[in-house]
Amino acid sequence: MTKRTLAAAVPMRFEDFKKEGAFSIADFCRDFYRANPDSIQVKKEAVAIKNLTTIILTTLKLSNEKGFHSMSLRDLSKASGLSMGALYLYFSSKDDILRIIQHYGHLAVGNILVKYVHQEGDPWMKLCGFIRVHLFLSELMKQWFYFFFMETKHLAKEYRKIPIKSELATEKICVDILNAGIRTGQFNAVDPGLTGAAVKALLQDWYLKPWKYKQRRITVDKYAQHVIGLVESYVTKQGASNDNDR
Amino acid sequence: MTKRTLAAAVPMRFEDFKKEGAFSIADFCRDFYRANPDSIQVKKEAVAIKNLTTIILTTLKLSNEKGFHSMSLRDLSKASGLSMGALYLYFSSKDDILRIIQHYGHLAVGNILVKYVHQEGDPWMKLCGFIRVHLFLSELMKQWFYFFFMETKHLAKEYRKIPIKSELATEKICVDILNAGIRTGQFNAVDPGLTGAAVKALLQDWYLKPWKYKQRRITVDKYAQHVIGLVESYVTKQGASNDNDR
DNA sequence: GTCTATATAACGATAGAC
DNA sequence: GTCTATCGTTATATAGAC
Repeated sequence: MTKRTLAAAVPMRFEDFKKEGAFSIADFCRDFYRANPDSIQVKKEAVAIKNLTTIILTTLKLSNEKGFHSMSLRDLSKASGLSMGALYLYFSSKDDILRIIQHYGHLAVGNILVKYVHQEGDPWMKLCGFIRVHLFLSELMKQWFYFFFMETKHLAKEYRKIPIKSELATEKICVDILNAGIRTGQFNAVDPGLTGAAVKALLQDWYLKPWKYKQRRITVDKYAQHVIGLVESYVTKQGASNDNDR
Repeated sequence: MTKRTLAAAVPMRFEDFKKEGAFSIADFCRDFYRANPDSIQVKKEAVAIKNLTTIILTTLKLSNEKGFHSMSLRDLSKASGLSMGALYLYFSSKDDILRIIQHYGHLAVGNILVKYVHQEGDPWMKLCGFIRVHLFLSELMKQWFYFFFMETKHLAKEYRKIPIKSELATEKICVDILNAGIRTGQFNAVDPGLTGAAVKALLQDWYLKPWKYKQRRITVDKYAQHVIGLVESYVTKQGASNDNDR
């Protein structure tokens, strides 16, 4: 059995990535439930996971439509089918919902990224893998990624550093790859920090402006190809082959 | 007198751009005041402009800190030094403040961009000029640009298209330049739409993540240079000179 | 005294919390 | 369902300019 990897000659496509089930909302809720036996007042695990899943998905949906702060708990109650009292069996406050999605969400994303990126050896292959897995994961968890970015400022001050740390940690994966490639002479002597930030910006556009790419019928595979082509012409020495943009 | 332009051999720097006074909040408020003699109940222009300026700048400040929706009119009243009653002499509702900043702000930005970009003739010089003026303007109006992006979803549905139209109009300036360069053979045969979107994403990162570039002491001039270098290696045929990244 | 600008305070609705 | 706090809004009182 030959397995497609993220940066092979025939690269992994989003459909392949999707099948691997890198992220499962049910697993996410199960982990969260078991890690917080005290604060969650529901005893039956199956019920708890089902309702936690509903609450989180509904929160993401409503928040992405009109903002977390504009979403009232009555909105959430109505859309999720749970009573207001039931919501308080799972979360101790509205801000608690926000904090948990941000905190545990960033943890989950970080783990998945690290797990996938360390597979390949060659810096350029690694970089392609990083770009693809980041894009594929943000496509799979589009609502989460959008939420992470847009709702940062509604976190209490003591939790504001969570998204920033996460952003920098992800960027560091990219910067480390760039440094490795520069060290081996495979990459040009670009500024690793600024280039890493640029790659992150390109990756972010995918989930910050879904309307744009949907409207133009750009698939995530095509977008990945374009980002890779752009980065390739800048960082690799063979430079702008430019024949891979379709 | 030799005037530095946006994309000359010795390019305009941000300090030069700043001195030109491309945007003036006082002019902005004066225009808005004169265009809305009915809805603004204050008769003395000087007083009106002063207070309008205060209201708008305070709204931008508070919204960028905690979000427009989270900012109460009591917060705004306190921070601006105006009473709640006074606020209603200038705006008919809280949503009105949001709509006016978005609507008239996007108009002002669009006019400035168009005015500056049509100065240069050569496609590559034009592209450099576009990148610089966009970055410089977003630096000058950082709070506005951040507000534009973050507060879109709090607009009433009928006004949601304003920021989208603005984004696409700005992107079109870039795409038109790319097409011109491709037509003359000066540029590679890149995908103009995707490349325009990529340039926009890079420009946006400057004002969406000010903390990152501040922390690393990256000036807007240096950032512009980096974006231009990256784009140059991708779109121009001489390709990655890569000696201009410092 | 008159007109304009500002301040105060209270209303009804709706928020989060329990 | 209830409670309390706070929201946007507005009616009304006040202060200031000429």
